[in-house]
Amino acid sequence: MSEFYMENWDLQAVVGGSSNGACIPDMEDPPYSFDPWSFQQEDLMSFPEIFGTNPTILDELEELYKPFYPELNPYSTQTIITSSLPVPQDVDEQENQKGQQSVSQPAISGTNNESVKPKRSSRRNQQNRVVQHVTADGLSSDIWAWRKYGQKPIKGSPYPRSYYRCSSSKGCLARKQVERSCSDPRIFIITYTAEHSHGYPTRRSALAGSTRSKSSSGVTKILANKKEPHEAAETVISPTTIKDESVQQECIKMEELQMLEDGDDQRDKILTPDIMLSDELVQSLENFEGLFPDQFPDLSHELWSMNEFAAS
DNA sequence: CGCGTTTGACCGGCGC
DNA sequence: GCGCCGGTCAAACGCG
Repeated sequence: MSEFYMENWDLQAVVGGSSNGACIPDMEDPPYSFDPWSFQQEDLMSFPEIFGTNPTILDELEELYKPFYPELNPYSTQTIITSSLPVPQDVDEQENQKGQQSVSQPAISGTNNESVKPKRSSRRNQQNRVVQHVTADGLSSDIWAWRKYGQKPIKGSPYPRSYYRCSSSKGCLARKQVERSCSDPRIFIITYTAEHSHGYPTRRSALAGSTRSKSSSGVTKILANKKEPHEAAETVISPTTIKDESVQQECIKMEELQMLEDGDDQRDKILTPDIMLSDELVQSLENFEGLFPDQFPDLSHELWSMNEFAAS
């Protein structure tokens, strides 16, 4: 389940006629926002100069992001693309629920966000805000590692809002807020602000010290056991096992409550296999990254880091 | 020891 | 100027 909402952006201009919300905009239209989670093979075909017509690469890309395809995985989320335009300061939940809501992944930034920001970012800094409405299942499809740094009760809502920052990189300004919809407690409202200033998190960096189970519930055990067989892998980038475990905890609590109510056990449905990146695929991603510098992280740096680790 | 969460305090924007 | 509110800090603590 996903809903759609977009700030300061012409929906049609971005999404175009894509059937599933895949977002590869016309390259003539800045800011070239692109969502790597929702493209399809036919989208990639539009860029033969980058990906060629190598079916292997296209298949690998499809496989890589299959868990995030809304129509293939009902628990994945749709996409949103943020513009560089300023957004209204107070886009609150009421506005978000007006009907044209969207689901999204955070925009991936380039690597040159060197602007110095004050310690306490104000609401003025909340440009590029991406609002996502997902179910508990949708919460799990987040490749980034987040660290919770605050929680506040929100006026008008019985549920508190949790604040997360990216824990993959020290200087990363990416933020994430998670709260439950007061109108429908099954819905989680995720708001992404700022952008990641680094590449995809590797397994080791993202999971270091972050895999604690606070609950002995079956859900937690399943999630924990799922990644153990891959712990020794050095060059695996998994968008699914490096998901946001902080939010997962909330998701788990939510699911446990839900299961008590209706006995609907969908736990295993959010589990997806690890994915290996081939050298060829990585090269293609690097090429693609060059075309959409604001949206793709420096994947080559990630590979360098992993190779360094393996060599040591 | 390092990384995580929790939680009260603090800060700054905003409306009146 | 004041108070409300949302966002962040940072100390304390938990866990492996």
